[in-house]
Amino acid sequence: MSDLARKLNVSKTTVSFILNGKAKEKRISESVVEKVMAEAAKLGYRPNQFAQSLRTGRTNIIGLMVEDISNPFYASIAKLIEEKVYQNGYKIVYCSTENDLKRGKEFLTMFNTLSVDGCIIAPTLGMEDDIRDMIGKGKSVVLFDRFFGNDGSDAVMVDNQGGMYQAVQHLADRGAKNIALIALALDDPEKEDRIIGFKKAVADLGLALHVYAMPFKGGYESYLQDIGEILRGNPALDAVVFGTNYLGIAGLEVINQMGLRIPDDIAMVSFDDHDLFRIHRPGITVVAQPIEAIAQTAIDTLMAKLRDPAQVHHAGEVITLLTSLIVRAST
Amino acid sequence: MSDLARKLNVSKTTVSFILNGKAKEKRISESVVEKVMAEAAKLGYRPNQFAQSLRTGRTNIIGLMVEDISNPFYASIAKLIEEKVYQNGYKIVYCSTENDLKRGKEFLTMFNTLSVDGCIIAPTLGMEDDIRDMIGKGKSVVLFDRFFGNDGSDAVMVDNQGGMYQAVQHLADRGAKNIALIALALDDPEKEDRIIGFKKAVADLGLALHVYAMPFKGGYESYLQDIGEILRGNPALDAVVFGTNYLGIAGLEVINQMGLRIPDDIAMVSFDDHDLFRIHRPGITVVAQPIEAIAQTAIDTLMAKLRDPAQVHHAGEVITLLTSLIVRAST
DNA sequence: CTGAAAGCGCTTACAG
DNA sequence: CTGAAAGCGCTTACAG
Repeated sequence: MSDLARKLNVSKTTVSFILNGKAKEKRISESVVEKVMAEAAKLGYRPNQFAQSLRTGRTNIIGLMVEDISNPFYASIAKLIEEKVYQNGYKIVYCSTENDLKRGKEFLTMFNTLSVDGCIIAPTLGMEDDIRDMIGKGKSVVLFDRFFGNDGSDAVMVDNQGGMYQAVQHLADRGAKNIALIALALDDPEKEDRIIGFKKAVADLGLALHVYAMPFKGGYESYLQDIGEILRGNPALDAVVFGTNYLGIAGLEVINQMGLRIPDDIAMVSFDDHDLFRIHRPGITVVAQPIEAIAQTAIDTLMAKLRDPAQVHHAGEVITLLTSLIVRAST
Repeated sequence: MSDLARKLNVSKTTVSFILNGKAKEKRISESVVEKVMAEAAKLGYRPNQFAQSLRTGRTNIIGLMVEDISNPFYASIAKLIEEKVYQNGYKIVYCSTENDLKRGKEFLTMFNTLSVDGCIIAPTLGMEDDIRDMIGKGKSVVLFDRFFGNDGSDAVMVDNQGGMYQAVQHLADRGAKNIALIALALDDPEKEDRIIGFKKAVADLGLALHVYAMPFKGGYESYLQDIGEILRGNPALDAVVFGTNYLGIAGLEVINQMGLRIPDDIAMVSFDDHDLFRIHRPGITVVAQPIEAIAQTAIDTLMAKLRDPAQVHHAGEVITLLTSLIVRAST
């Protein structure tokens, strides 16, 4: 910038004003604006983002924290968010928590050190306080996938209870009597919406209750084994609902290995759509999350906060999107 | 840092030396080191990365550019790279090119503006010159998935020709006579290794040549349609090889829709493993890429360059990893 | 309408 | 063994 200013015999101030689109506001003459713009273009001038950030405190970086970037659900969201974020002139730094509080906290620290302007977070359990701190420090934060009650943070959620209810209802309509739920419970199972929705539906319909709450485990193999034990130990089950796509995938693999026929021996529904569920013969009925809408809503909410800092401390708004039941041959 | 220095009655210089682990080198007394470290910990001091970057020109940021972060192949690589990068104290900024040169170049500019220390790139066609420029400017760059001949850039590749050859050989061993290849050809098909490997194998085995080179298209739907036309138009085909996972997925969907039985009516192999291919009944034989090794090699190569700047301008080394044929019921 | 100057928070060559 | 000072490349309050 100094070079530019010197070459054109104007001050850095003037150059900076012009380059930042404040020429009008600062009432800089047309002729100066033109020659500065022309020379900047000619020299291919690019502002040093670190100097800018150092000076302004803003970084144009957004942090994205998901459970696992290699999970198609999160990968699809990340792709959509990436797209929209770049359109707004921001960059995105991401990380996978693996549902590990320690990792999650480390990344939060990284976000702070990096001075991200805002972040979109699928939080792990136990991050409540740290996230509240961030918001308190004026960071814009939008949660998705999981949130901590009405504690003031904005969140984009999905109607997990309703989606699960609908799945059970659907299975019951098809004649299922003994429907099992195999779902993740990081927290107290009583607090997991998908489990709550399942129990409510089963109670309303007067069916037997079969809930298997699984802790999060890194390994796919352990899911295979656990699900295998559940299914082998409960031959009376005539339908099973899986609470996440990877449980559904593991479940499908187990069912196939056991030689059970879907849906005759056992009907099946999984949360989250997936190529596998669509293409498998028989196709697997799923409770699909509105991925596009989740990404769009999260970005819109974040951008609104970024544009209007007054919003940062506003009471949190929780937007709940609806799931859709995609019925296929597995039910 | 100034606060720290003032409070302890030492200079910023001393604090900086100590915090950067140069206490020994600068022969700073034990007692000063201790009190500085203690106070820094107490205050929860975190250096401002932007000031550091502004001063040193280093950013500890690595750019990761892939074709599509929501493609499981790239998502898995991204996950592994993410992990290893954080272990080394770097952050990672990523983007998806969609095989679009314009997008790719924009992101390259972004990497430059962001002053990434290095990047790992699955390049699009036409980025050769820009990448050479980056290397020329002293950036550490490692390519993977695709590279541009021996032009001096380091690359981690997979033996695409060999993997494809093996797939054809395997199909021929199982009695296939009319094997089709449906593969992406961004470039001249004559330059695509997977196509070359296929042609070589077919020629060596004296089989008929059926190659369908497809341009990259955003839409899954268009692949469904194109593949449908190919398969319907060539009933004599008894086997088909798909050049990427998403072509394989689309192909499988088409084959199922057409009611063809695998492998009796048509045998099938796809490049890249995928949950779908493993769990589908029948399981789909694949040419699997060594994802873990690709990620590890790319990171190791990049970190070596980052640690030893002398390496940056060294003649490029191309590391070629082997694929593995995972035989399942589709062949 | 335009500019001189301070300062964001660091690192490091230089001096003692 | 330690410190004063320059400077990285910007932005912006202030002055004219």
